[in-house]
Amino acid sequence: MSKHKPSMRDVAEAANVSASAVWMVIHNKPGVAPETSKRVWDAIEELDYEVKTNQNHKHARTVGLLIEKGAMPAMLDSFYGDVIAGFQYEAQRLGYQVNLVMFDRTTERLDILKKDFAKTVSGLVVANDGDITPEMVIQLKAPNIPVVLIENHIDDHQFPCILGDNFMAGYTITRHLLKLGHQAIAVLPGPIKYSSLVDRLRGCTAAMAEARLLIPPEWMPEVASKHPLKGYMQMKEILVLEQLPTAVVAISDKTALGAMEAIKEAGLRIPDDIAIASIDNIIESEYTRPPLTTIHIPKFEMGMLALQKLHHLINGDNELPVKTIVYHELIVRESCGAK
Amino acid sequence: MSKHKPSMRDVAEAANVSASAVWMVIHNKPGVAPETSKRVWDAIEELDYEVKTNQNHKHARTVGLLIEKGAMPAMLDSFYGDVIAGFQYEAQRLGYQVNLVMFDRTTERLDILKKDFAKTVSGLVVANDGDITPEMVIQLKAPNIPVVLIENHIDDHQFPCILGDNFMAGYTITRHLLKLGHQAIAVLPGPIKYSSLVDRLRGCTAAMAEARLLIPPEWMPEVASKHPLKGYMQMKEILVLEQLPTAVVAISDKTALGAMEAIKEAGLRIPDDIAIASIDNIIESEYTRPPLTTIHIPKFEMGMLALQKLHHLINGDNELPVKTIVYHELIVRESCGAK
DNA sequence: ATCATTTTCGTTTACTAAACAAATACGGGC
DNA sequence: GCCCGTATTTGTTTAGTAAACGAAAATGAT
Repeated sequence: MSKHKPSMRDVAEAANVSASAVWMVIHNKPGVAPETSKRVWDAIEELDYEVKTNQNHKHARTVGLLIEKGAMPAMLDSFYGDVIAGFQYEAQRLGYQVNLVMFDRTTERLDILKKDFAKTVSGLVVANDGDITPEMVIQLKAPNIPVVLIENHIDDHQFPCILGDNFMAGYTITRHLLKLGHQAIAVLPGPIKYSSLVDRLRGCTAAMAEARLLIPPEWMPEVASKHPLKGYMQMKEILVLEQLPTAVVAISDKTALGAMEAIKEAGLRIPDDIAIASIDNIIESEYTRPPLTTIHIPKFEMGMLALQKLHHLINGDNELPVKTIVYHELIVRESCGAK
Repeated sequence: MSKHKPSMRDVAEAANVSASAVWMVIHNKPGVAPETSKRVWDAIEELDYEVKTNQNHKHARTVGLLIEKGAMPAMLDSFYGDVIAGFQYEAQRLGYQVNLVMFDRTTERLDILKKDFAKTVSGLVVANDGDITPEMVIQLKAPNIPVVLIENHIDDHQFPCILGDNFMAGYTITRHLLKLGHQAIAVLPGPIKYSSLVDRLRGCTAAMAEARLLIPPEWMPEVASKHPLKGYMQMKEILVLEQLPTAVVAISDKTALGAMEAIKEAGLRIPDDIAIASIDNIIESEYTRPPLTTIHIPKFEMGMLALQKLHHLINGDNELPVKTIVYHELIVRESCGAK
């Protein structure tokens, strides 16, 4: 009969509801009974109505997640894997598409990327993979697309961000070792480009200084820039010294894993000769020999919070930018000999 | 005609709308035209209908603000005055009554207070006045009334809280002095019962330790427990020493005010003989001689955030408890000689 | 006086009619 | 064919309602 394309009102008639109801179903707003919703979807199918929640929605319901390309396995990485999973989970729940963007500093132009974002996403999360520098983040900021940072903060620019309680984590884990009687404590720091790892280190430093101890520079070896197993190399550097520490704080579980390898290789026992503890509580940490004492950071929850915050900003609930910090928990296992 | 008290439905009929519409008007929900709203209110007046948005609303729209009694002048206090003002402002905007409760540890019973709260308020904010201990806060927590802390955190119990970036503030202000070339830096700490002041101190400690310096104990005098002008007494203790510092970090502006008094009394010049800097940026700090270099903490905004968070929790948007940390700003004035 | 039943009242859910605004179609003049 | 103002059709929002629900109060049966 009618040759023109079916409209919302046609669907409404077919499903025996109002046009507004059809609209509500399509945008899954609350206040529609599941039974009705099904009837509407059936009618849409029947009439072959083309749902265009799109023209301002393909990008009004898409958020970008920016990660550095070098860290490609980040998605499978034990830390960011969880964060991204939480982000995805919450995105699904709130009806967002996640547009994962890998940025390769050497080939891609930032300004082009920025223009791209303006057209395709209505919000952006930058996961701190280290090689995305503060300047880049600042340049990326456009008036209409809100930006949320994960595990990164740029104190002069007041970005809203989601963080672990990094300083307190460093402080707490170091205090744990001090309380167990250790005095000779080495620290394996991370690259200074990761603000979260710097914060953790400051926590360690503060705990030590409170006990009137300074960490000797030779017990704080910098990371070998490009080596994959960072902790391993750092620990090796310490193990050749005359004076050995009785305990080690690794800045992350991944670092700890490498360090434990090195310690065992040197024929020393954990925790009897050298105790070790770190921060993150990635899945692997429970199954190392011995199991690793660490601090659990709620990574999944951080991802969820990041999307929630972005969601608020997109909705224009203009709240002032704050650092949102999740609580952590000390997980005592056997790598320090306690318990 | 009808002798029984008028009900919502009677009002609805009189105003020629539905019962639901009357309900919406009374609870001023969106979706009612102003014209209709007026008609309903008129009908309510006419029929003498007794609006009982009360029985769950007199306290569903009241929030408690708990402060220790000893700190009575806290309301006029330069720090909490601003926080409370922000809290009040936001309360008004969102339609809450603020029930200010002064708690006197020596006379009042906590369990009675708690029962009282259960009946009168639907949310509680505890402002950290120091004498309200963590145990007390934990005891106060009841299943149905959410609690938000201001400038306080109890890490084992994951309370939602609003905080200044205390650690970073301590770190930043100390770094500022170090960058100006000072090495001999004294620190005037606060009572350890204030977790925020402890965090600030840790920041100072970390900054010093990073520069491979430990603060000598004699340059870190504890607070004279009961003396009103804390900074004054602490600074006096330092000024009798043989070796004097070239700079002082005061843990709060109030402490700095006292310390400046003591320094001037000793006939020394600020900043030429001793530089001084601190944290808070209370109004007075701009008008001291010389004006005080400090870190601005957005106190008013903290109050606003506290009420907003409480509002969310009362509305049952169950979000997981996080630390919400506001950004601060270094305010360089003349008390350090810079600029 | 006690307990079960009905009624009433405030509240919520599920939905609509009508108004609105942005995009699109239409029609006439050049 | 191309431009420009007017209609019309779109999706969307506002301002409501009918009907159901749950807790409390009123009523009735025992």
